[in-house]
Amino acid sequence: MGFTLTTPLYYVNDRPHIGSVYTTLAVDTLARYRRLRGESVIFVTGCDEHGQKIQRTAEQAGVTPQQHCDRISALFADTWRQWGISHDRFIRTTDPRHRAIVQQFFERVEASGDIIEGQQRGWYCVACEEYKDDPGGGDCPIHLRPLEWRDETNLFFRLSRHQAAIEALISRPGFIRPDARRREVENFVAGGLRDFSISRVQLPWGIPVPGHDGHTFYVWFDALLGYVTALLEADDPADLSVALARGWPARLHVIGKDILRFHAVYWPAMCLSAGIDPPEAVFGHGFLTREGQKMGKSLGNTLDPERVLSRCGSTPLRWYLLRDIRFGDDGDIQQQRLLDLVNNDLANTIGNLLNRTIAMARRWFDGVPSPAALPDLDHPLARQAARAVEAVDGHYDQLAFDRAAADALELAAAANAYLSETAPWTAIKTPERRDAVAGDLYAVLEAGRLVGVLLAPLLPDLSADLLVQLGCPPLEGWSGALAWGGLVPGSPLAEPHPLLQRLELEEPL
RNA sequence: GGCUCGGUAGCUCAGCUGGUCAGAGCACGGGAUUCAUAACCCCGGGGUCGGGAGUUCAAGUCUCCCCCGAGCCA
Repeated sequence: MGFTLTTPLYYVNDRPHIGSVYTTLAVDTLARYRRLRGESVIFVTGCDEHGQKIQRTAEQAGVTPQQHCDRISALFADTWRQWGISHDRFIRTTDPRHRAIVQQFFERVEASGDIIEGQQRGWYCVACEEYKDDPGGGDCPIHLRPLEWRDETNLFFRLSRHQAAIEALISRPGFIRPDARRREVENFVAGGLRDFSISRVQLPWGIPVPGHDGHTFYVWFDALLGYVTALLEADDPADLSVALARGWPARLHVIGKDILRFHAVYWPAMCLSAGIDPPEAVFGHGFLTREGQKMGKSLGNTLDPERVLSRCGSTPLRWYLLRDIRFGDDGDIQQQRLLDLVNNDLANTIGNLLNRTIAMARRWFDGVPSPAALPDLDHPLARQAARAVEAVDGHYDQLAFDRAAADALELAAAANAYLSETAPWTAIKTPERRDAVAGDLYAVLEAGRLVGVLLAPLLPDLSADLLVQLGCPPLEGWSGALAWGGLVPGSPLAEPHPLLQRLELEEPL
């Protein structure tokens, strides 16, 4: 069975923003890690394209909803291509096969008696695509836009029938991460689950509900099913059972904390109702601010992914976001700190380590030195590396990208310190010490190689360059590459070039 | 209004069941060095641990109240 993991299917209301990039980079890192572990990953991303909000946005722009969706989802696809995201599927909820999947799914839910007709009355926020319980002043508290009164016959999903099952599910350790967010959901569920409306009338931009003329599915009902549709392979028929067999249940949905409830409560309940397994885990990560402030168009302080990419490149941003912010917590993007961390960690500590070591090995040994004993598992750096390898593996598994990064970095720092201690540039002047120098340089090169391997999921480009400079073949597996002694003594080393140029930014991004 | 997180050096954060717990990295200052991307290595300054009260022989570490930030539910 494959390892299915997902980003949210991004709503095509607007072009991609830095928050979507953040989520996607994190999932990309995890996907790369899982692949290196030898698992057959299905990394799903895509776009959610239905709903009244889209219809209105398109109208305002003077285009059809389909044209609007085509344009925005192309921007997303393009963004992921530019950032080197390794997704396997890019699903759009306007995909014709998706319509069939949603309808089949609905039929299962209806057959289980979980669909009833009801009257939906209340104040609705189009921007949220949600009913608000207590409108208070009359504006949506999130969007500060007027709420709209609705009084219409809708189909309801009988969520209330699944109270016990959902309670059991969310109490499962690891189902909702981080823990703090699990408590949030537990409190919500403990308050009693209410049935919710899953259809709209007079909303053409949606998937028609079979057997209920005039109804289209509420966006959220069809959106999450995109995770399932995405599992279909190119030649597969639009069949729910086929899709499910391709890789369901998802092992992990990674989402922003704002949509946790949909993923951790509504969606699993829908799955249970349809007789399919709920996803195995949901991880709600935090939000990004910039220099201490919320990012927003009104403040004019958004970070444009394209601009960031052209000024910095993906490696620095991946490093900064994933190494400095504990995944799950909110994080603040500070330009000075980004520069400091990237230059210190990547250019100085790791880049310079590689550069200086290769230069010495070339000069004195004409390539990778041949140590007297091989593999020397008792070498101090070998021991340090073994500790790093063990720790990093677990950290990736737990989505603790910051810890993985820190441990890899520590190994590089230890190698630098070891060079200072043993000062091969002095020792090499004494012929009797040449063997010792060979052993030490080999160990430092090997430590550098392992840093590259350990960072492969997090910084694929930098890692690949590092391994090329060491004359290593491209990574295929994880555990094999992490064994001490992978470098072949006597193999040639080409002239090194900086792994990462120091970043300098004159102006704000 | 109820609830959940968080508030520890300029910045990002570690500090489990109370007793070398006042720490790390970055930034900053000094030194050393020259293999290397003005890189690396060593040393140092700096914090009344959000505020107040309490429990205790002993409190970032427990209790209560308050303030601030993020969020969930009403």
